Amino acid sequence: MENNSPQHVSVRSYVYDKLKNDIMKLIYKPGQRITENVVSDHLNVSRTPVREAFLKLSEERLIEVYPQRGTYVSLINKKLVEESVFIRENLELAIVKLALRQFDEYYMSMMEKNLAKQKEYVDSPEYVQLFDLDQEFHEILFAGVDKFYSWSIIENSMVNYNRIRMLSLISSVNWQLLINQHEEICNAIKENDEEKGIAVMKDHLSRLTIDIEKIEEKFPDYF
Amino acid sequence: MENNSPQHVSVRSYVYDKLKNDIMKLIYKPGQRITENVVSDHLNVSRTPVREAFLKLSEERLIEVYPQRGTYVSLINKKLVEESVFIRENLELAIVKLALRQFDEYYMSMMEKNLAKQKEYVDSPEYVQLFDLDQEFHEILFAGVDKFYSWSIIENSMVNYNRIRMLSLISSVNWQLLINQHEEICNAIKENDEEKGIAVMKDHLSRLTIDIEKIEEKFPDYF
DNA sequence: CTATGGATACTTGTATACAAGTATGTTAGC
DNA sequence: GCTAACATACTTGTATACAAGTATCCATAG
Repeated sequence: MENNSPQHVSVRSYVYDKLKNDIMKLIYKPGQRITENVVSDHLNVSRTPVREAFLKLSEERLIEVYPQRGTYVSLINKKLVEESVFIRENLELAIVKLALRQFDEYYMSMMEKNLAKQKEYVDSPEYVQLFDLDQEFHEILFAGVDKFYSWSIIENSMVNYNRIRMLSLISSVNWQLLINQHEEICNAIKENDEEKGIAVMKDHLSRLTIDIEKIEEKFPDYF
Repeated sequence: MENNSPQHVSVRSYVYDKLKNDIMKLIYKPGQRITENVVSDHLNVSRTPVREAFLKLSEERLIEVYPQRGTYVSLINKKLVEESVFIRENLELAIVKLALRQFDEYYMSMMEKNLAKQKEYVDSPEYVQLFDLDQEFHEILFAGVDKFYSWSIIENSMVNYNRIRMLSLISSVNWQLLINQHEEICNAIKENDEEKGIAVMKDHLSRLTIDIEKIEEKFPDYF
């Protein structure tokens, strides 16, 4: 392999990162066929690390492997997406309750830096940048109450949701509102204002629910 | 391979199931070395399916792979166990709230059958049997509100907790109390008695918290 | 006796070869 | 023209060979 840019500890992780990114960014479309040999030829590596990356992606339900028949990028499963949101709503509400009682100082400064960047990009057309900052904000929230593992589980379960969000990214996300809510949550934590923090977080999480039907109309082949 | 008892779709899943069972049942001890070649020789299969099983176990944090150095059964990580309990407490409370409003009839009958079995075994020394029935009870609860994916996530995150529970299994689990609570939850669902159901579930979930320190004293090498 | 160096065995990572099931397309028979 | 049988190519599953880093042990130098 060429290994032109980032340092990867193994070929496997390199292939995995590349494939996962391509799936999440919808470069590989839902339902599209994906073959071990094609990928290994394309990336100039052997089948073994590609296959091992496939296995991991399969466990994350990003691809479907049919033995001896072929492998396909998973269609977006509406039920799965709804459950991901259910899981996140409940867990993150519990997290913010903890945060409103006690929050790590170091991660508070991280959160403030993150907020500053969000404000910086709010009017730019860098959707992906805002998307990533949004993810980071919530990750910091979990980190500040020492729940790294919980976040990793949510992050994993949200993969299909995030593909949908990518589909609807251009269309009407009210970033200004979301960022304002982030700031309100941050302030509530600093002021230990439980009532306010919980209320804002509830509203914030409720906005996770997307109008899936509408997106399905636009991309019927992806569901 | 011999394939004496159960039908496995692949050698990989056979090896995975066997290893996972051995780790969960503490046949492989926390910290114990485990080697691809040894396992493949022992099971009369090649390294490939063993390696693929290792990868999956590694993702579930049941083993730790150090490249070129060796692989070891994961030590029990207290922080991880505590977070598993945190996740389960919050998710399952949300689940029971749903169940108290509406619950699938078919799974209600499953739950009643499960309860009957629990009562049957309560006085027997079949700890593992009761353990499995307990797991099943909660799985049915999730199934009855159509949250299969949520249960699968909890089940995954509870693996380390369940190893501890296996350690403390002989010692003093008040099964009679737990089964009574199961029955109370079941009745509350049937009667749509939200207040009672939530109260019992809260108490029930609070009993997940084990005295880890005590177990650590008895098995210091496992942590 | 101690410390350092190197040979050796062992570990996981990667590449390749072979196995077995599946889909496709073509040809023979009617 | 249509159907059925078969050959072929292609897919993932499994086995094996090789690569490269690591630990251990032993001999040798001091």
